[in-house]
Amino acid sequence: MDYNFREVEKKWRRFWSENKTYKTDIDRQKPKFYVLDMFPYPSGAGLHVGHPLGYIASDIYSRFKRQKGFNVLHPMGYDAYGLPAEQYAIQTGQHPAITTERNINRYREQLDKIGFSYDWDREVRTCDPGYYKWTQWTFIQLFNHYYNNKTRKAEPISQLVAEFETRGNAVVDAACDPVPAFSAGQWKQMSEAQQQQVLMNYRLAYLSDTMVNWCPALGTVLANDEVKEGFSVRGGHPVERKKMQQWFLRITAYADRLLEGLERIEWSESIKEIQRNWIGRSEGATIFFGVKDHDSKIEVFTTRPDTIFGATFMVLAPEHELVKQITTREFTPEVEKYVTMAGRRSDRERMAEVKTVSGQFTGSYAVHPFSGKPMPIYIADYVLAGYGTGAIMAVPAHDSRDYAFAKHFGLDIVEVVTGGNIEEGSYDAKEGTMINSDFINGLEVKDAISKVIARLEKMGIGTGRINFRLRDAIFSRQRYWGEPFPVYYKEGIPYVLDVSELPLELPEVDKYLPTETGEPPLARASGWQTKEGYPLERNTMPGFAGSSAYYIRYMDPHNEQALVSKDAVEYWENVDLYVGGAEHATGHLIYSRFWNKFLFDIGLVVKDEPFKKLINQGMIQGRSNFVYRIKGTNKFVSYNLRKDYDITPIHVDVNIVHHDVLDLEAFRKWNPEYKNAEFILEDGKYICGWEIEKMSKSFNNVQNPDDLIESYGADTLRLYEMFLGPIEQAKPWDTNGIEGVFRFIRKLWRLYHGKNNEWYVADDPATDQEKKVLHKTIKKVGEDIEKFSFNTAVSTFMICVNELGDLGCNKREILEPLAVMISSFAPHLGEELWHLLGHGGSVTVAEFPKWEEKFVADDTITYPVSFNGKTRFKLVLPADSTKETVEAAVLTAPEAAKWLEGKVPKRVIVVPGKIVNVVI
RNA sequence: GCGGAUGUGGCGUAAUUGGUAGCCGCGCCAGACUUAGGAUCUGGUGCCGAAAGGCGUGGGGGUUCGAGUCCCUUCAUCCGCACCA
Repeated sequence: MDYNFREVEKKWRRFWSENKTYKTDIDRQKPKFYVLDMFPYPSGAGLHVGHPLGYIASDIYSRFKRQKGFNVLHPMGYDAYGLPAEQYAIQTGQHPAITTERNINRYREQLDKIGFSYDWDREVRTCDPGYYKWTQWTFIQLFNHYYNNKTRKAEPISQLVAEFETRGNAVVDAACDPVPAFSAGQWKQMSEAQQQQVLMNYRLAYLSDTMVNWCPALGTVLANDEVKEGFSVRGGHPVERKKMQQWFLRITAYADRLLEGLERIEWSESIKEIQRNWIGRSEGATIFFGVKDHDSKIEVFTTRPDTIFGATFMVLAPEHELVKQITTREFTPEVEKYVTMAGRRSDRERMAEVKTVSGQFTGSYAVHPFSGKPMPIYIADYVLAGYGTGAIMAVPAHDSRDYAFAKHFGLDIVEVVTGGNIEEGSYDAKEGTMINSDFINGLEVKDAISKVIARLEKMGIGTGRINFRLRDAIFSRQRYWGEPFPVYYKEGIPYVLDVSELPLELPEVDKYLPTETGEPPLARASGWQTKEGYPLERNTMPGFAGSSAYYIRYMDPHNEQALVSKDAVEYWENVDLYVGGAEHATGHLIYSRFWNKFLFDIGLVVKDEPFKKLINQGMIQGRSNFVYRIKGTNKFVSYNLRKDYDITPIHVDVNIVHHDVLDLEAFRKWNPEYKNAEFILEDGKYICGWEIEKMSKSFNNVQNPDDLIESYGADTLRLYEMFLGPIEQAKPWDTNGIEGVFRFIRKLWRLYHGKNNEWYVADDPATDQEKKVLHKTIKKVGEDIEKFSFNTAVSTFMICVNELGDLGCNKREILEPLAVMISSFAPHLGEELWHLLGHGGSVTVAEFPKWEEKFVADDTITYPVSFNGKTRFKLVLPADSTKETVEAAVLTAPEAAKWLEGKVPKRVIVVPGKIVNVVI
């Protein structure tokens, strides 16, 4: 008889569900701890073994924290809107809600089997009107707020209007699009439409007509983080630039706070660095250059105002608005040709041609602000319209791109910073002394920068400025399966619905495709208008809308009066531990921080950073197996014999391979093509080759948790996933090792049970040796969990069980605390043992045992003794030996004579408790 | 090109943070039990060597009584960003 995991696991899953063991409420007697898993999108394929890795880690941590006396919030829900369900709807006509519901049920079934401690009463789904009511509510708040740069926070638009009414916009310092100055009087004279148009430049959610990422295959625009190298992240379809009117979120208003906040959160350095790069802060100056024979001025942004005397020409982006104005008649045809060519090229092509230099002279000249020298103005697509001002002053001596351009077009190169050799290439470093630079000659770069900025400001032709790479987030999607905007249009002007009208529910449509005229799918909904008959917005919100504040909703998921109650948010505050993949670094993890900061500004949440600590679980890679078919035959040769044949490696389903030995019968059945396959074996076996690849259906290397749970149980799966290696590291999944963990579980069970599986635990007092094993384990396991080192914790349990097994320990005094500790990792087994030990209730509320120094300490120490750094023998000495006694004992030890060779040691290093090194 | 991370047995990994390199598990080898073994148990297992011993943490160099750990340099792999002025 043996441990019956199937029965035991089923029993406790039912117990937990019936007793609502994991239900969590506010409890001011206990400190709170909020552990969150990243919001899953329930895909049709279900979970493979890689998905639950982070969930298991966070579950262990949650259970551990509960046993340590914390009130732990550990919820789960679904990011239920999304493209796959909608693409499926387009193909089959099945409503995405049905697909989504089915996928959620499948997910839930799989999650339940793993034994997670989620409080399912708090489940949320982004597609549930009770949930997205608050997504829409937040959008209304964003629409009704602007960002005040003076107070560095969001403030109501009504305050801005009051300001306009008394003083116009002159003294307003807001994050906004360029707005011409107006007085209070001018404001009052504006029509409603004009006023709304002005306000749109200030709103944190605003409608704007700009270049967007358009993905024709998906029929929608995409945010910057949803595009990678010119292709959509989801689906890999080409993306083009297109001018469209779309909703945006003014995330750029928060750029500096998003950057600054990174200093105060415990995230991996790599994710923080990715976010810093994405935000892309650069310090420099904007400078206005006059244009010869023109009134217009060209504004440039530069991080190197110190090099201004090295600026010998100007470059505008082909899309720059001044291009038409300043191009001379003579150069118009050439310039137009270049603009058309540049415009036609996709981002993809543009990126592929980074190395080639191209550009076109406009015929006009700018005037150097200090020297008055003429500077030819070019257009070139190495200058991006979307960054800075879309124009640069080119300093070929100190910028490699300008250098290449100048060489290509034969333009002047003037060295202004010492340290390089401009014959060979540009010198881009910010180190050196200024030369050829008039009033800054002899200064170091840093001082030159501030002196030039001061002079520019005095002359009124420039100013110090901080520029960000971060762009406002495109918030409209031309799709069906998303949150409707709470927006209607009156005479073409957008207005938001009153909060009392929320939720604005997603309407039914006949098809999930755009209309024949190219309108988004919501245009198909009949009666898509307000009670008064005003048309409603036809776009829907993007995926990140619903996932940006879900962690707040978990605190108070059923509240119909507010996104979250004051009570709940003041108790739970924010997420203490967030576990999830690193792929959300520039998407979700930055949007949520922005969203949370806004909600903080309006007083809804109490912490300005949503996720205190972030752990990124590494990817689980697949381990593929191969068979080797001899070309042109149906004959397969075993791995080590393959060299002698001309072969094609073929992926074989890893589920019919055990320890790299192919199950021949299963292989023949696996695919009709191989029904009559023949084999060349080695030692009577067919050995497969293997390789580490992505876990994917197409490689036949997918392992799903259900099969493993069926054969080994959920506790074994949980332990094995943790045992695999450090949580943050990418590692291959190799099912071969799971049996070791399975053995451990049964070994542990046998400590509590006799040969015939009878209960065996005795109340006899434990020996010192047994206590030592236990207390060492308590100490190490506790420390390991605190530092998320779950793999070493599992290995510590194994050592403990091995040692207790050797000691033949069956004492309650030892085995009861062990059952409590193991219950975080193997909750079913832990719960069963806890009850067998005679306890009622649940082991989840048992107290995590405490270790005592007196049991852990050794009274002797085994000193490794080395000679010249090489360990030669070991010497057991009392733990309290002094340096002198240790040294004496070492030198008189019989083994020492051989290594001393009669010489007197030059030096003897004794590190008490650690090591002895004798230098000869 | 820039930035980040990682390189330790046949494999996944560990190492008290500068102090016995290889814990734990897989695999492999040997043995026990067994009608059988892809079950269970026991022992062994870094490499070379019969042994004594030598070598050994991607490579090279350095600091130190002592380096997987610190410094310099180099190579490889993975990830992120990429004409960002």
